[in-house]
Amino acid sequence: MKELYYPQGIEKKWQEKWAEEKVFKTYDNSEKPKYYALSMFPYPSGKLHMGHVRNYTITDVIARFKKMKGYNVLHPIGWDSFGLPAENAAMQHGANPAKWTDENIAYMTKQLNMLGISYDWDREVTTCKPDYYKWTQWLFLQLYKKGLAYKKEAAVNWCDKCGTVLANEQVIDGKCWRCDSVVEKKYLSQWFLKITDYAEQLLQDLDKLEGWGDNVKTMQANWIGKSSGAIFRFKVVDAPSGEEMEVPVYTTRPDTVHGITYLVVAPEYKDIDKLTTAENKKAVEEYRANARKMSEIERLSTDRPKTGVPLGTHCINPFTGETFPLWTADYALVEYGTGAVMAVPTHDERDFAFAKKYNLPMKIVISPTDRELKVEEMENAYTDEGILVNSNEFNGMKNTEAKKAITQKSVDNGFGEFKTQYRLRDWLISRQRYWGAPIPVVYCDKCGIQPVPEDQLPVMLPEDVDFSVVGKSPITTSKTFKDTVCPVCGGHAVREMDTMDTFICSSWYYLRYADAKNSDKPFDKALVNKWLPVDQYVGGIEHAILHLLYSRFFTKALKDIGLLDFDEPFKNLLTQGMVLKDGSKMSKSKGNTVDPDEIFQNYGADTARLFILSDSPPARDFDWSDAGVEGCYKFLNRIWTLISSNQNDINLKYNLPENLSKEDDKLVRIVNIAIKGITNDIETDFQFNTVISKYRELVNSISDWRKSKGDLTEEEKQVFSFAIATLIKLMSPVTVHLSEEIWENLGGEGSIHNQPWVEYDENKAKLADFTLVVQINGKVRDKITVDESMSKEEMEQTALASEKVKEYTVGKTIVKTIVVPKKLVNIVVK
RNA sequence: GGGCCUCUGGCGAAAUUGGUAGACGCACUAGACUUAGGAUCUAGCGCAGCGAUGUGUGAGAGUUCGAGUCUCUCGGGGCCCACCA
Repeated sequence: MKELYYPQGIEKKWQEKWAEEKVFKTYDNSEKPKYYALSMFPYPSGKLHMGHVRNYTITDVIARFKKMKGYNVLHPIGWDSFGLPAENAAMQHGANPAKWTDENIAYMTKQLNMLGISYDWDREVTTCKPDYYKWTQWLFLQLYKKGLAYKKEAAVNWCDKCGTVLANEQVIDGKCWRCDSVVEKKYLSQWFLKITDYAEQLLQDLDKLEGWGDNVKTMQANWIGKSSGAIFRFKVVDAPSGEEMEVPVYTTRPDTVHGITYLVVAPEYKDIDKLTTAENKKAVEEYRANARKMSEIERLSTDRPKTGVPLGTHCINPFTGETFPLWTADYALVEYGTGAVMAVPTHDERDFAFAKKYNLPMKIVISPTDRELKVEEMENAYTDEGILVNSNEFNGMKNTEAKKAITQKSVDNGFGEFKTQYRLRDWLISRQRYWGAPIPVVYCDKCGIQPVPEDQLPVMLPEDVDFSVVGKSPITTSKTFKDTVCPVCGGHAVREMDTMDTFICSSWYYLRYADAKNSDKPFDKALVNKWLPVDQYVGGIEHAILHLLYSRFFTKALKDIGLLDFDEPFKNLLTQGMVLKDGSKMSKSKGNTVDPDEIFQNYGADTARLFILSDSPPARDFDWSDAGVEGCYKFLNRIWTLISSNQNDINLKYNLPENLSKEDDKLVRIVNIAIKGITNDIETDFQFNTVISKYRELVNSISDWRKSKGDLTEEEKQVFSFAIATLIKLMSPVTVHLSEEIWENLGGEGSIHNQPWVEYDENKAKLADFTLVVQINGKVRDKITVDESMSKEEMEQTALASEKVKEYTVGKTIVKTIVVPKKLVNIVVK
C-alpha cells in the first residue's frame, strides 16, 4: 500500500456524491447542442482489463470536455452480455449463465465507478435481459418482413469445439475467432441476413465517413471486395445426358477470352455430376471426397500444388469456335462468382501453374509492347497490360479497352453480360447455442416457417435446461421450449432452437441508449434521430470489420424500414491502440497483466487515468510501465503539495490586476498559452499525451514562479489564484477526483464538473518576447531574444548586426535575406 | 501477392504543418538535504570531441534560401485481406 499524500478516500467520497446528486445524468430536453460520446460496450467477462481502462478513460475525458464546452452530452454504458463464455462457465458449474453474467456485471460496474467514469447509469442496457432482447427479436422480425432475413441450406463454417456455426467474419485464417480451433464445412439449413443487398452502399458510404481512419475504411472496402468483370456462358457440346447445358463463368479478364484452353468448376459445383462422363466418374468422385475432407486451411493454402481431374466433357468458346475441356479443381471456389472459372494459362498465374502440371495447351492473347511472348519460353503468366493478339477482330486493341468491347459483344450476342461482383457474403446468424436471443420463428407442420407474432415477444429463453450436455445446444434439453402452437392455424408447431449471433445484439445497442427504458418499442424515432449519429465512437481496432460493418448495415436497413432517418451510425471513430506490457500484448498466458484494482488501490483512479493517457497518442499502442505510473502519482502529489501548502493565498474569485510585473505577466501568458494549447489538442485530435505534457509544463512554470517569491503581495495572490484555478479546471476531465477535492477545499461552489471550460485571451496567449533565430545559408548561427512586437525590418537589422553573422559573412556577398515574422532571419551568402 | 499504417536519443514520444529537431516524461549521472533514500530538491543528459565545432529524424536522390515534414527510388516493422478468377 502506497502512502497517499492527498487524503485517502476522496475518490470514494466523490463517487458516492456524484451518484447521489446524479451529476452525470443526461436529459433529453435541453437547449444545448447534443454530443453523443460512446465507448464500445464491454462483454462482462469478469473483471476490467487495462484495455477497458484506456477505452473508457479516453471517452470519459471527451465527454467531460464537451460538457464543459456547453454540450448536452450523452455518455452511456451497457453490457454485451450474450455469448459463449457465459455458457461455458455455466456448463462447468452446472448453473445458469445468467447468474455468472449478473455477478460479472455487478463487479465490473463497481470497477467502472471506481475509475470515476461519468456515465448516465439510468440508460444502462444489458443485451441478455428480456427487456432488451425482446427488441432484438422484434428487429429481426422487421428484417424478415422486409425480406432481409431468410433461411437456406448452405455450406457453413462449423466450429466443433464451440458446437456452433460461425459467420465468415468470425473465421480467421480458417480458425474459429473465439477458440482458435480449425473450422470445418458443413451443410446446414441456417438463417442469414442479406447484408449483400447493401454491399454497394456500405462501400460507397465509406467516403462519407470523414471521421474514420483510412485503415478501418480500407479494411472494410477489402472485405466487401468489389470487382468488375463479365459473366460468359459457355455451351456444353457433349453433356452425357444429351441435354443442352451451359456453364457460366465470372471473370475480371474478359480481354483474355480468346485464350481459354480449359475450364474449371469447383468440386462442389452444383451441376458437376451432369457434366461428368461415365468413364471419369470414379476419379471425379474420389477427388471431390478428398476435397471435402480437407480443412479450410489446407484447401486455401496458396503454396499447395494445384490438383484437379478432368470431367471428360467440353464447352465451346463462342468467340473462337474452339472447344476446350472441363476440369474440376479445388482452386475454384464454389461460393465466389459462379463457382466456375475460364482458364487462360498464359495470363493468369494459377491457370499457368495448373496447365504446366497437367500439360494443358496455352495460347497467348495479350502481348507486351516491347517484346514478343513465346509459349515455350514462358516461366510465368503474363498478367500486365498489353495489346491483343490471336483475338480476331480485337487484335491490336489495348487490353484495357478490349475488356469493355469483348463484354459488349457477348451482351449483343446473348452469351454474356457485364457483372459486378462482391466478396461479401450474407451474414449467417444462427447459432446452435443457448446463451443468445432466440430466433423468433416457429415451424408449423402445415404452414411452414412462421414468425412469432410481435405481441408474443419476447420469446423467452427457457430455464429448465441441462447445461451439462455435450455435442448439442443446452436449449434442446428444455421440455417446455420446443413445442408450441402455430400462430396461423393453431396447430402444433416447433420453435426454432437456434439463437442469434451476439453481433446482432451489438448492432443496435447504440440506438437503444437514446431511449433505453422504452417498453413499447426499441426506441422512439424522434429521440433516436435527436441523439444519433454517435459523435465520437471509441474502441478497439479488432472490431474494424465485424461489429462496425454489421452496425452500419443495421442502420441502413432500419432506415429503409423507416425506423430512423440517418444512414451511418458513427460519425467519428477513434480506434485506440492496445495496452502492452514489456512490449507485448497483456495476456494471462504471458503473465504480464496488470490488475486495475491494484492500481486503484495503490495509486488511485486519477493516477491510472492520467497515466493511461500520458505516454502515447490514443491510436497508438501504449506500453504500461510501473515506473510510469509512479511518475504520474508523484506528479499528482506535487500538485497537491503545491496547492495545499499555499491554500491561504488562493482565492477562486480572483481579480487579475491590469499592470503586472514582468514575471507575473509572463506567468499569466504561460497560463493562457496552456489553455490555448490544451483546448486545441483535445479538440483537433484527442492528443491527450500532449495535453498531459502541457499540464506538466504549466505546473513546472507555476512552481518555479512560486519558488521565486517569498510571501506573496496582494497582486501576486491574484496571479497565483488565476494560475491555480485554471490548472485544476484544465485537469478536471482527467483527474476528476483530485480536481473536485481541490475545488471544494478552495471554496468552489457546486461541482467543478459543472463549470464551463476556461477561455483564453488571444493577446496573452504568447510570450512577450521570442528567440530570433539567425541562419546563414539555412544553418543556425545565432539566437537573439527580442521583443514580441519587433517588425520584419528590425529583425533583419538585428540579425545583420550580430557579431556571429559578421564572422560568417566576412569576405562574402549577401545574395538575399529571408525574414519569417516572429521566427527567423536566413541570410544567403556566396 | 494486394491494401493500409509506420520508421525521430537508452525508452515512450514532441515539433505551431516547409522555419531553433528531441518539448514533456521514463531511465541514467552528479550534487544537496538526510539515521536512511526507493521521498524531496538542484544540475546534467542525441552522437563524436577537452573545446571551438562537426554531425544527426530507416537508406539514397531531388525540389527549396531552408526538409523530420513535400516528390521519387529502395529497405525494415506492424496490421488487414488473400487460389476471390
